[in-house]
Amino acid sequence: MQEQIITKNQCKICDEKSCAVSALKEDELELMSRNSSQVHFQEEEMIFKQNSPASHIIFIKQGLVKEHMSGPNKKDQILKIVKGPAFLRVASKLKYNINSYSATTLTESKICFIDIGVFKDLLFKNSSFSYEVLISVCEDGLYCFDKFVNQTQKHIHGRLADALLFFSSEIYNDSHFTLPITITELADLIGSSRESVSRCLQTFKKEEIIGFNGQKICMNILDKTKLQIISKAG
DNA sequence: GCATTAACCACAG
DNA sequence: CTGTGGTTAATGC
Repeated sequence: MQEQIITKNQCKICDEKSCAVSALKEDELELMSRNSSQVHFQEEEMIFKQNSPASHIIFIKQGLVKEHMSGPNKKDQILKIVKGPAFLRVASKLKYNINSYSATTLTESKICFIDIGVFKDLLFKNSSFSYEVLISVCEDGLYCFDKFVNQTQKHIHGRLADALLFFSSEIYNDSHFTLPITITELADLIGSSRESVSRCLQTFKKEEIIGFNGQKICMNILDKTKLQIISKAG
């Protein structure tokens, strides 16, 4: 039984502010502080669950989170891996009151729960804030389009290369990193089967494009250029 | 037709 | 959970 520590928020002095929150004025920050709270999550804890009522806007202060959804055949699909600082569920929450997907932490994380009423108030009151939120929602949308097209048109090699490059450049900024997910999850992320991913990783290894070992896979991208070529070629 | 790609299954570690 | 081998269905040349 692990205890979650809820801390009263001090948005004003928070150093993990999103661009949007930076646009808030002093009194608005104060308002957000009073109506949000920060929760410490361990790794592999669910933040919210698909089909359950959504209560708050989520802000990932720090940590890695996967957004995932199970389809009609009950297979889990990873929609996106998000690194804090980032807002979650804005699109879903403003429109519906039910979570259309789930979110689970991949690492220990600091998560803020922001009251939806207050969030909406701020959207109306402060246009710079709204604009920044809009930007992040747009980016999200574009990312989806991008992923949709890549997913549809590329072969496994390309999709896997995409994912590896994503972790390397978007998440870790390093060619050497430990994969935060299992092979099975990696398959769920790129819309493939674990067997295919496993085989494909072996191929990359044989061609000395990547190196890896261990249960929690330590990845080392040896030939980034080649990986980019594979990614492009699909 | 034949080759390739990749999913599904089964089984082992 | 992961790796492997066999099977199979779809698609391409």
